Amino acid sequence: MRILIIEDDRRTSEYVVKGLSEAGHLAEALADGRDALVHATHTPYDVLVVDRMLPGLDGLSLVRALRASGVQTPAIFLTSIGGVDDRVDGLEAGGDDYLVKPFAFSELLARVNALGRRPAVQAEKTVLRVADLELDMARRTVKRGGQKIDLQPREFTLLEVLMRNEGRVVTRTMLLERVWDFHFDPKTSVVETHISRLRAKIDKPFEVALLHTVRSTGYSIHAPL
Amino acid sequence: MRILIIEDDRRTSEYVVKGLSEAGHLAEALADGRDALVHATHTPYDVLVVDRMLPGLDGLSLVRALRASGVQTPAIFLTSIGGVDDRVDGLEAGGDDYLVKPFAFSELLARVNALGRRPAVQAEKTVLRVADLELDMARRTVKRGGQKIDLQPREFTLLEVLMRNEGRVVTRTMLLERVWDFHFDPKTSVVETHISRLRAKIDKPFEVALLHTVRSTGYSIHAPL
DNA sequence: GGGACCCCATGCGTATTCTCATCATCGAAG
DNA sequence: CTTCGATGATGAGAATACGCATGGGGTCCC
Repeated sequence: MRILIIEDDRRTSEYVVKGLSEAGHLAEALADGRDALVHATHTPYDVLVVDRMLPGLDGLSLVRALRASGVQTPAIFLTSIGGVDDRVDGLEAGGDDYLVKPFAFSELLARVNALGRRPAVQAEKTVLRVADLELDMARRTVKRGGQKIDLQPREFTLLEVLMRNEGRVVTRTMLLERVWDFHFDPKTSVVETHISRLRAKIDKPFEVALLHTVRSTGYSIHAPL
Repeated sequence: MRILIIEDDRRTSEYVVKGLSEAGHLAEALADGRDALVHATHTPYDVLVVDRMLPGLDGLSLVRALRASGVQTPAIFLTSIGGVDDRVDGLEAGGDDYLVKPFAFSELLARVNALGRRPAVQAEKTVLRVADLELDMARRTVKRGGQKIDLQPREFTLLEVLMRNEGRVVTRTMLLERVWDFHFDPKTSVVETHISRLRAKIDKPFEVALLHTVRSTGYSIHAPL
């Protein structure tokens, strides 16, 4: 299992990396919150172990930022801040578990394993679903109400990004970045064009629309109401 | 958060301004180093994003000059010069962070948020609340007492600015700047018009009003009492 | 060389915003 | 308490910006 430890205390992080490695996992450590944000976004880890107090970007904000950008990797907070409210904050920020220092390594291992197993659920999550629309990452297929729909690659990625952010508005800028890997505004209507084509396939032939435009901002996909 | 981008490549700067604005910040751009020196000295920005290669005055000298004159505004260098030594130069000149082009917008956003003294939390927090009125930035939705309310984009931004300043009076000038990006008085009643419309939606249908007029000054939103 | 796919330019229809004129309200002064 | 000037509210129409659809041409790959 691939695990990222974000912890600025060198001793702790080495200890944890060593322990997890011995248990057969692939563990890496980072000390800075901002670096971690980048890595965790671009690399498919199975579990994150996050210290709350970090240089660069604190752990809470880190996890919040990850969740906000659609990264669902399970995260365990590992910290000396252990009050009830702190736990609540941690979980509300999108953490999955909370372990207070000092901790027993065996307990950390157990929890990491437990969380890592969950991706079994997430691994099946190659299928994204919004209302009666489903997108199968593995098969690269899309269906709506059992009806198979053919999408072109761009359209597929576009839909994927939208579905991963169900309910949230995805701005044009975000789309350009995630779907096109453009880091500037092309000043043309690429996005609109593809949205239009996508719509024609996933919404037009059906009763209710799932893909909504949010004028002056972007688009959002979500079940009716 | 108030952010100044100093970048001579038009495309990049427009892109960054747009992205940051979408993320709820107040972003402005300048292309010339000398202009930037003047502005950054006289205006209280929260973060500066500085290209290294600039006409007028290069980025390194710009930041050095600012620091020399006592301006402590955090600065992120944004540039294609990315060697280790260059990073060191940047940080020694008084920069706080260093991002190499091409860059992912989401990373820039994360770093900008991290640098802004009020850490990421503010930008990542997607739900603003005042009494029973809530505004969800990510979903672009507004509810009062569980009741969904449809707002037009302008109205939405207007409400957002007001809610971010809960309890404080927001002057007309501030509204013109943050909502309309007007840096002068349009001599018309744009603000009043939109306040009126906003009121009709968020206050009129309910018992108590949250949005209050402060005569001859501006408006303020806050819970009753 | 042919096909699939993707990007761009264009024109159109409409949602949204602005302007302007009028009306209401407020507060100070008489 | 009334009046008057200043300030704010409101509604309707005009102006605008925005998003949508569509076809053509370019490019890449088979």
